[in-house]
Amino acid sequence: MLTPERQQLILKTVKNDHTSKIKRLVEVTGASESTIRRDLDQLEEQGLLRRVHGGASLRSSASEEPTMREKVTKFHSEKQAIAQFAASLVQEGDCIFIDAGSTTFEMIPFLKEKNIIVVTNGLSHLDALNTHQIKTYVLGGLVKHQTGAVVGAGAIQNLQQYRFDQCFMGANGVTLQDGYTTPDPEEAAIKQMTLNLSKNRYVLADHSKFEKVAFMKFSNLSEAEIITDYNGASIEDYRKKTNIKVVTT
Amino acid sequence: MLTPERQQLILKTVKNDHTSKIKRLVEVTGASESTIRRDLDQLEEQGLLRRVHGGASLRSSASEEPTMREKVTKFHSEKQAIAQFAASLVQEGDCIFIDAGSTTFEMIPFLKEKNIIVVTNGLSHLDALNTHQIKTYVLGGLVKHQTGAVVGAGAIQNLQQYRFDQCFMGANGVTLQDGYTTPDPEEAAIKQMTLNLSKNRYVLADHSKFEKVAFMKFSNLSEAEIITDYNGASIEDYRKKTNIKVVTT
DNA sequence: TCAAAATCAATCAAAACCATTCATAACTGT
DNA sequence: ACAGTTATGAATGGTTTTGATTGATTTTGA
Repeated sequence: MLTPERQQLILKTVKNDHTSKIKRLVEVTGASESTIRRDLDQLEEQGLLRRVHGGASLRSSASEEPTMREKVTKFHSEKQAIAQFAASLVQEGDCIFIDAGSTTFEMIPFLKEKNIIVVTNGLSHLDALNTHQIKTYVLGGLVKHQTGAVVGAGAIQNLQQYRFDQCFMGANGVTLQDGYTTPDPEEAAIKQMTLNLSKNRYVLADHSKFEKVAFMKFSNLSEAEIITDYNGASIEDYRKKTNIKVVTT
Repeated sequence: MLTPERQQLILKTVKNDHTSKIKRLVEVTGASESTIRRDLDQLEEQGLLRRVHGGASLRSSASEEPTMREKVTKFHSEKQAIAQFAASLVQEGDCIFIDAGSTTFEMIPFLKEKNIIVVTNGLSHLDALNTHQIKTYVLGGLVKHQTGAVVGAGAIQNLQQYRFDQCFMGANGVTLQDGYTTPDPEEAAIKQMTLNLSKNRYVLADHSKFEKVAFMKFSNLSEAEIITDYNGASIEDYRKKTNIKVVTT
């Protein structure tokens, strides 16, 4: 396999996985570890991805939402633990909604081979859902290219056709006073509507989201249960408002 | 084999493979390694391809990489020519539908920076539409992972919200008797409905699709105009049924 | 915190690949 | 036919890429 072809394959794999280990890239390309490392060096130099210890991850571009950078690189293992617990709540035969966002994305590998139906507005989830053979419906509507989410009035309308056993939402801010918040008004509208259509409602939020407020509130705390790795002092105050599952990494 | 003929063959091979090893080009052309190297030097000087260690690859303008899909498609240059003409029909301000499929995919680069709205059921189109900054709506519905298309009853219903100035459809078979055909019944339903909602209707079909019949008919010949590179004897019979634009590569 | 495990950067020899040269073969125009 | 030009293929020695190894560094888990 020639160098550019191999590097393309690496890029594609990393995009699909959001973050790939060296070992996986070795398997995918058939090249040696040394070669992969050299490729990653070059690709990083070109600004096409970002190296992290153990592999490579997507490079967050300036146009992405401010928190996306930290999301991808910083709290990966925490998010995985959160996502794993969330996925364990999904029963055979369930119809669930998975919100766009990096924490919810991490759920997908843990849903492998479950006999469920997933509805999502996160376009970047689709490849992974495909890889894991999960029956998927995508929400229709305007594509917000920056975040890879589907939004807009059409999406809201489309959404109302569905009813969910469970929904798993992301949030950029969680506080006692303002509940769950997110920067984008259109995405907030989607989240709001989704909560209305779901029997069991979960918000996945790592510790960095607590005591932060983003622009748009999409729900009160009591409307959904929280899955988080946050275990600060104030967690007991939150428990008075809603159910909280604290996972440990 | 004459030099220009050989160089054309090299170009064609590289385009088809996306990247070719010297060894492969030696096999394909029957020339010696030295000759291939000299050809590659010249072709690179003309800017027609890019030399890489071990062979040659397409000249990618500053990482125009995103889809590996191009690599596997047959008749790539023919499809590009068809797509280029199709894209030239799109006017500023148009709302158009682009069908899932490899030929229609090729239209996207040619739509760059046009002020239009695109609706599509082809999930693999989305990345490219994003790259080229085109305002995009995605159809909602069941994701058919195999082909990366959105299908199903929900999609049909979702589709009816839209009206299109133009639609550009793919087809797996085109015959005088059975019109346009495609293997998948659900995709056929989408195509049918889309044609009903569009003012101007085009089917993009390379020469390999002619005189072939697939499982599901989705329209009569007269319902859409054809854009193709096919210029066989029977083309005149087709002209009696509908408008046909024959492009040359 | 420390020790074990995993990952990394640096190095080096082998393999693959490349540019150059040169002799031969095939064209070209006279 | 003949001299001059061009294209070709083989041989050469130099260069780049590659994969394994090593010891340093980072992460992980207790």
